[in-house]
Amino acid sequence: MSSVIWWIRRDLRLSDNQALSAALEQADTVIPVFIIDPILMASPYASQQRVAFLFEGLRSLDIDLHKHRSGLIIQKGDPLEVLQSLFRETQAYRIFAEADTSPYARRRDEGVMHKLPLTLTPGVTVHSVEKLRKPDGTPYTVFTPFSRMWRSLPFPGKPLPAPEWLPPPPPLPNLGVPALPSYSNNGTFLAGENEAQCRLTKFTDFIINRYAEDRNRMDLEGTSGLSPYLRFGMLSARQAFWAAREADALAVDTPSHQSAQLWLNELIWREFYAAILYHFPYVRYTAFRPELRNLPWRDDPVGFSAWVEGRTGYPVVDAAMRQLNAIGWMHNRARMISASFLTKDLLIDWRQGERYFMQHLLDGDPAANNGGWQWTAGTGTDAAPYFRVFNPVLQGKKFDPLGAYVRRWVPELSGVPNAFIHMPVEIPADKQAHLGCVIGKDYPAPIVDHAMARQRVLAAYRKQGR
DNA sequence: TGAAATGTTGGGGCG
DNA sequence: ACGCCCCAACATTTC
Repeated sequence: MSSVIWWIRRDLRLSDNQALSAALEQADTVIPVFIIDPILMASPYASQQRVAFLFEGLRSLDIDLHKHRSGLIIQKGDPLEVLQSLFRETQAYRIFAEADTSPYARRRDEGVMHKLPLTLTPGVTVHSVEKLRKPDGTPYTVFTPFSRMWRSLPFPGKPLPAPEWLPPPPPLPNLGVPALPSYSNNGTFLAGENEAQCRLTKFTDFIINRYAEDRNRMDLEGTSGLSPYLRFGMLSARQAFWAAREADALAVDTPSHQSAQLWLNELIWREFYAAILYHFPYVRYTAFRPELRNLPWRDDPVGFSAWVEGRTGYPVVDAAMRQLNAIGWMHNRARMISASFLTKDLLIDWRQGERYFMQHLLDGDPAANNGGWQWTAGTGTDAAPYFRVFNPVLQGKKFDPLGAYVRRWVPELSGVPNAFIHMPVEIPADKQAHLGCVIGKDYPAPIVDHAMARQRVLAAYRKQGR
């Protein structure tokens, strides 16, 4: 009777799990193990909210495993040491895990592979970030050609069904899922594979039909909301791909066709940034573009706190940050606006914003988050040109035209009429009290003048750039 | 996956 | 009828 270890990291699902399936083919007994890694828990990028979401996901996975007569073994410690002692206790002869190409995971897995037989399977991305290169062998650094190549590749295999049955693991020391009483995201994102599948179905049946029109609307539920699930593999990239593909096939010659293609593009952006971090790991520390490594970032703890706490005086920015703080997620349009405000209006180093987002996003992923911040700051691969400065008032009018997003997250503005919702500072002084919004008392005046800040940041970038 | 500044056009008011 | 001005509305250029 042979046994192997299924080492779970960011693949918290039973369906379409290539590591699990490979393990089942190779052995009579599969031991599902999650190792709580103190190094990851203590990282400056760690997030209470995300850890809680992870633990919820583990609880859900454990329940699903029990339905299959199995169960999750949770241990804590250095992954190599834990795996070595598991090897001794179980006579397992091999470990199966889903490959994770982020820098820490690669180092960790190389260390394990050096001492123990570890087989890595694909799954975090649809296509291998190592293999997807330009014809001359160098990595892509521009999105459009990357996406063209990505789309031209043969389709991945269809998602694997969840196994019917799993052999019960032997009795082992098991911490169980740690309790996290402080956790709350208002129930917005329930963790687990089942929830991920429900959301995927809801998205491909309904939301995707208006995705092209609504995906940038912060006041609507116009996006898939799947990012936290993709982050922890409660949904595989391949499952998402085939869902997009099937929605597309049903939608030929309808507006939904373009929608499915646009959503697929977002999945490709995710893989693009995974590839960038894989090929250029230094982007974690510094700008991808060397000429923009010495921008005169301002040291402004007061401004940073105002940004973090959502009291910049720009309603859309404040709504965005309060949404993040409340539910651990932010609309993508809001991410761009709030990142643009921090880097371009406050001229604060994008790395400070990157870290804060990592500390709060349920979907916080080093590759995608870094890519997004460097894109906005204009320092990254294929980034927004430096002169592309978002005007938070115009962005609000365009993508929250009724102000519903602002009113939802900035309740002190709930009495402000539409005409002023994105610029409450312009409410005539004698009307402010009547509307329940006295500027400087109920809601702050803008902490920085956008027109001035725009000139300031353009001058700073121009000086560095060419 | 911008926004502002600048340039052009054309309709309407008016002397 | 005509020229002139104003200024939306739209296009182009610039940052």
